[in-house]
Amino acid sequence: MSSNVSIACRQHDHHRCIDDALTTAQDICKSKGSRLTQLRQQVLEIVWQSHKPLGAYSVMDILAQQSTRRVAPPTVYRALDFLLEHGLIHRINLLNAFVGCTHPQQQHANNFLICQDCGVAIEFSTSALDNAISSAVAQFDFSLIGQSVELLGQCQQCQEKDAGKTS
Amino acid sequence: MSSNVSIACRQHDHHRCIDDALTTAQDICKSKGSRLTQLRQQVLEIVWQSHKPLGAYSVMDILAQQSTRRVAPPTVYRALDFLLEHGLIHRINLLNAFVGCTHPQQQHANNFLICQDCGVAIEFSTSALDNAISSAVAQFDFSLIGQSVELLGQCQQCQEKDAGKTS
DNA sequence: AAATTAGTGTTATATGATAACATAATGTCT
DNA sequence: AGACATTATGTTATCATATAACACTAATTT
Repeated sequence: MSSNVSIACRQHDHHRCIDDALTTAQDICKSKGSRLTQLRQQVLEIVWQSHKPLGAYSVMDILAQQSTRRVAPPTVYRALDFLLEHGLIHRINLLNAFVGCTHPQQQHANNFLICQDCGVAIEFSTSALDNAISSAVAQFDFSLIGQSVELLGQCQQCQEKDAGKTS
Repeated sequence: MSSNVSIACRQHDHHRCIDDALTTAQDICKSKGSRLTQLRQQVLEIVWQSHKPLGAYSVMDILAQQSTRRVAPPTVYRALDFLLEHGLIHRINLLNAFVGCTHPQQQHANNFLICQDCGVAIEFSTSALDNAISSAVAQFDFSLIGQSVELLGQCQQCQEKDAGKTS
């Protein structure tokens, strides 16, 4: 049982990740009556270029390369805001960066493992964590609106690489 | 048992909070052989002015008011970095802001309840949460270095106020 | 077609953080 | 004490992230 390890850290057919994300995004927007415009879709694709959170200004640069038109910050932020509101991407506060949501259909918590070495952010969700949060919140008579769990460390692959160096 | 509610949200003798924080800070620095200089202590006091996270530039403004000398960003950030390294304050990523640590002596997790209304950040720690995080991390063969749990919502006091308005 | 709404473009600026180098204060050793 | 090393702070410039305000365009509704 060596590998519960997220595919995000491993070799995989990333085009499928992107395709899935786009298809799902289209479905979600259709069902909500929202418009996934060309710009928004383009930004979503850029964020989905990898599993590494991307800063808004990096998105902007890539966008500028792809098209001839000039792109200013508000343009990018508005697209990112739209994608955030529709649960298609997440914001990683620790990095001021954005990453595609791996299961936007389901009610998703905002829990991430972030590798300091390779930069990959792995979205996860466990009932134990949900329960622990619910009961902590209840203990303080707090009313929960949003949550952000960001665990910083080293992913399995990067640990292996490091082990390889020293041995 | 109406009140497990943190004192941070309630009326309390805040001078004691500040005094405790300063005394503890002095102890910790002494035991580590670090220098709690006037500037660092001053910044710590400012961060401890309330239980609401304070931005670096706000700290800077207050600092400038208090003394006659001019204060530039690096000065403030260096002091904040020192305090962070010694576990005397925490950084709230969600707000790009800093708040005093309520129990710097103990091994502390970085878990906060943050009230959207009044701005108070309540530091907490439960074994259920620790365990849930440990096992999630283990599940992905991840090696944990740091954690940031930020729960956004409404504190008990602010809920009461809101209830009062409508009824 | 006119009116309304939603989306994007554009300019300027607010806010948060750091790099690089200069100076001052403190600690250590003889 | 005086010379040296180390640590802390001052100073200037700049980078990075994010938003406000207003103009224009495209889509939708009536």
